[in-house]
Amino acid sequence: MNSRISAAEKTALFLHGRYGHEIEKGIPENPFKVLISCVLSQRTREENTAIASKSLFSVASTPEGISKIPLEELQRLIKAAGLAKQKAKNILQICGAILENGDNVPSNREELMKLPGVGPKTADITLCYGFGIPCIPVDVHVNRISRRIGLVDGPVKLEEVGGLLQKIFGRKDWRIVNRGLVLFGREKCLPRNPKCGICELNEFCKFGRQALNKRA
DNA sequence: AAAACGGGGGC
DNA sequence: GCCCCAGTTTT
Repeated sequence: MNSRISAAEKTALFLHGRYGHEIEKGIPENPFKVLISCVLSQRTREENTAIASKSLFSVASTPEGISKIPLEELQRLIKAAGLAKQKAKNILQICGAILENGDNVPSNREELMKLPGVGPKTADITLCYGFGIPCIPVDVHVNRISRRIGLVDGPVKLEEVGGLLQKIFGRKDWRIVNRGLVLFGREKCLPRNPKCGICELNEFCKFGRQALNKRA
């Protein structure tokens, strides 16, 4: 039995138990809303993302509807999310591209990343939450947590971490793994001062054991 | 590889 | 005041 698999099992069980219920409430109901919400969320706290997306979707929530909103009006609607000027421009172009595509959001990574303001994370999140396609979007938090626990080790490039995690986690609910890792990172596995002392994973987490030993 | 975009909230 | 935020694009 590989110890990394064991750590992954424990991690997955914890994520499902602790954060599984979260998946039922906060996810937009269609791929388009997932995509737009994700663009709004870039470099932005969730609370502000929620304010901006609510503000926008209360006016329009389809590619056709949003593409009719003037640029300056759109900027005003989403300003709570920050980077509003660029995001508004991107959203209008994204809506235009979707309309050209028969009113369909692209359902593969390559096509998604051709859209302005859509990089690897936004594309993967759209695939995972919008289309239910198995993939693990990797941001700095997921990367940090995976390395601390020891799920990922050595000179693995950021782009390779997602695929590696998929293998390690096996047939789990990707949405819960994704969401759980992010929430866990925000609550306990913080970048600077992680709360290893009260962390449920500290006994088998490399970083956690080290931190606790240092304290004792 | 590093800077730039960016307003808002916590400390 | 300073730091950070489910990143992406440009230099």
